[in-house]
Amino acid sequence: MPEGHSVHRIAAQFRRHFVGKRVAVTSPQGRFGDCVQLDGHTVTEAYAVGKHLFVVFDSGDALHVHLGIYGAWDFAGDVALDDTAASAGGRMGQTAGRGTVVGAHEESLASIGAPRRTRLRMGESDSDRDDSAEFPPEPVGQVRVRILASDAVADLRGPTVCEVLTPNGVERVQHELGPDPLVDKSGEQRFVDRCRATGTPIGRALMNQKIVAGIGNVYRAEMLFRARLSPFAVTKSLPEETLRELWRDWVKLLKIGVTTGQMLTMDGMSAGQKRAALANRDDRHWVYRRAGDPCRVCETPIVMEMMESRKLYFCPQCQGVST
DNA sequence: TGCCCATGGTAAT
DNA sequence: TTACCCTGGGCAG
Repeated sequence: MPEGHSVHRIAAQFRRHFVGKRVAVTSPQGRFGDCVQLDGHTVTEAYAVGKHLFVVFDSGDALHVHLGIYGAWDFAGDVALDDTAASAGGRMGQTAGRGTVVGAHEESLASIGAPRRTRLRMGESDSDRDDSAEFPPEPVGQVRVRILASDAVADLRGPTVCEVLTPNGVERVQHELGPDPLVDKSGEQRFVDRCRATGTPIGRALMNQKIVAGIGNVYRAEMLFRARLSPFAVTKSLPEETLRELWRDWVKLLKIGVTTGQMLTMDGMSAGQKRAALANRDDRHWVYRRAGDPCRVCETPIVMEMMESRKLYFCPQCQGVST
């Protein structure tokens, strides 16, 4: 599933292409009847907190979406490319045409969420455009909600949460969430305080959205390796500076993720190592999904263990875990 | 073609 | 702690 960086990118797409516009909100799948409360209203704001997306309308109500593990947004329309992402280099600037495969762990500007084939397109060059395509395109698959403006459309599939919230409801959801670096200026202190208040292993704490919002299974494993920290170290016992360094690393990784649309975590590698890793999208992390493979630093086999029903990857040698 | 798996979270037990 | 939600890519046969 998209971790926090993806949801910030989705929010940016909404800000760029839907804010200030009156939209039709429908549920082609028919499973989101409450969409009528938003239909015909104007989008005034869109933002992310952790993995939660909020699209606010002029009625005061907001669409609240959590993609869960399956969800994804597809965007289409005759609109300009997202300059930030398009100019970020790497693979993000590529067009994702009809039928083009968007590989696992990557995002296109047209489809953000669970890895899947893009069906729609947004902002491609004229030479690359399929002129036979009509706007808006017919919904494909199980579209929970469609948001349609005059020149852009967003389709949502497979979310865990898709609901209409009043301003009080929005506040209630956000109150339950830990700090998000792109939302909370004082996030570092809140993160440290919440860690120190709990006696759980840091491997659990990083996945707890009440302690820090937006980190998922990939960033969790990678951040702990980067910090050479045992996932089993109890947060309470960790030096405050270690927690602060973890937060600062999350800030750094999140910004990279939002800019590039990829979970790039190997900025500590040599240029050669990085090139080789990026060439193979299945081999671009320090430890995530590398169980049994040699650690890139010490060649000890990477270990996978289940932690709260999620796969946890670590290097026992580098991270000081006795197995 | 059919099964397995996945970057999550919640409700039930 | 387990079951379930829900979608689609990857892969074995």
